[in-house]
Amino acid sequence: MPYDPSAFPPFAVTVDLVVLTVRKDALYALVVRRGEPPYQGRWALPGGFVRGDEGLEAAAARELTEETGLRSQALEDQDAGAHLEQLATYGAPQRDPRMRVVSVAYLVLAPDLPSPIAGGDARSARWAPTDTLLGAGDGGGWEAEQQVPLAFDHDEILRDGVERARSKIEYSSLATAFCPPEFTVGELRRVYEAVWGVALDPRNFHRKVTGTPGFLVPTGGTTTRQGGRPAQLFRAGGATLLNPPMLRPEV
Amino acid sequence: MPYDPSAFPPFAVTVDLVVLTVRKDALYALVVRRGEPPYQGRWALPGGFVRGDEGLEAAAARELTEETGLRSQALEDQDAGAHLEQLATYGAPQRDPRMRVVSVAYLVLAPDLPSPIAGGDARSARWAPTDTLLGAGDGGGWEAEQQVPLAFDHDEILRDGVERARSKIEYSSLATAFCPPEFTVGELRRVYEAVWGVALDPRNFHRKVTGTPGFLVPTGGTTTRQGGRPAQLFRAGGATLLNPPMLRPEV
DNA sequence: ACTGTTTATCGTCAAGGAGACGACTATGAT
DNA sequence: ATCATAGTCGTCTCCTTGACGATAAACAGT
Repeated sequence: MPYDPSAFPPFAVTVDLVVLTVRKDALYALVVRRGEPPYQGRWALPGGFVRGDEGLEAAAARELTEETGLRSQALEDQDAGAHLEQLATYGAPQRDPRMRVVSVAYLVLAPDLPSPIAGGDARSARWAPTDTLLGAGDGGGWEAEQQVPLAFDHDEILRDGVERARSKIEYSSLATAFCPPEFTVGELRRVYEAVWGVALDPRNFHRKVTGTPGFLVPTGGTTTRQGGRPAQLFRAGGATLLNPPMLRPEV
Repeated sequence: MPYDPSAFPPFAVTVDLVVLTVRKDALYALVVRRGEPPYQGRWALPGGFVRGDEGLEAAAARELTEETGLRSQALEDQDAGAHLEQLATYGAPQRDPRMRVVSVAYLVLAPDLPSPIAGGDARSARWAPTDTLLGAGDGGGWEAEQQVPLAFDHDEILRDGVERARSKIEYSSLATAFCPPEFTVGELRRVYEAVWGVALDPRNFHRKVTGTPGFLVPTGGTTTRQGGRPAQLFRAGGATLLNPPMLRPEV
């Protein structure tokens, strides 16, 4: 071992957040505008330094609350709590031109927030459709509204976060994290449709989710907030894994 | 933001490896004996510091080669290459008593190695069954051979790595990473049985894997190295995702 | 050479899940 | 009253899976 561990090089460690929500039948991500170099004026994922005495998930939860006012479900109880999980860690040597930074990315799935952003230092934060951010409109160029890549390697992180969300709602009950505490089968279906970008048969979807034990528990109430015939309201059940999983239609 | 980013606290960043292989119909992990405090004399996962100009995956691949002589498939070609992927990052404030260390764990799936350990500074490395390491023999106590927990939080990391392997072979073709370049259906089945710890029906398994397009490609050869009737040899096909997935039998 | 053992491979059958889609229900809007 | 919208229940067919019988091709021992 020709390397001296006592002379380990110092790193800065940050957390970056991929905060996703579903609104207007599309998947949106939270981005903030950078006020200083590098990438000044560009959009970036929210995030910040991990403090010296702070765990990684605690740092992510703190940043989440600072930026959105949301609390993560891990620490608080369910009430409007968002799902928070570690996504991956990014540490290419030159990803930040100022210094060596390793960033631990976290994925947050949140219900559509009443107030756009309720947080503290979120003066220049906004929700943006992930399609637009990632330039997935057509094969090559960016969307009509001039779209520049996110700062740093945040495009890659966002892509990974979206991909994680897409695959995870297949085999877990996580889609309910995008819904308010009480929701209808139709609202849950629109979550799947927005995240996957496909249309699902309402009848088969209804049969599937109501037939999976532990996925949904009826609250007894109904609502007509989506129009049409009143729909039963449900809460998320105790089950976290869906077996058998929801099947994502072929491309 | 009452926190001064310019005064970010310095972290040490390491990589730790969960190297798994299947031998003797069981899942084994690579562990090394620590030669110095803390946890002197205890078994630990192999790993080391990330160098100042080195990417995270590059550091993991370097440690892997140093410890086992294996090369990761990401960098080299297939030949005896092992699968390497990022697992998760662990950064509890007190996980290393000496200083603040954030460790990026990587998962390696390797075929059974001819030579136990071929690496460099691996004087005190060995393969150990994951069951024994994690004390999963009975409900509470440790195995007969006195078994102490791994150093640091490596028990948790190993548990997460095993869990990742167990779930990932369900929906991906990763089980082939445990096999030599050419293998039989029966050998692949024994991988699944060892990783999941269950018995699978040979006939249904054969139908499933040979019926999934792109999973296996016949090489034309046969072998009797497992005894019995000669079995067809296969290589891993191009498919990485299994759709529909392999179903893990209920508990 | 024959027999038993082991592993591989093919085939059959019934049960259950999923896609396609018809039909009916209960609201609000015009 | 009529229409549009959403929700809910059923039916039918196809495919996958689990259980398991049967055959094939090697080796070991007698």
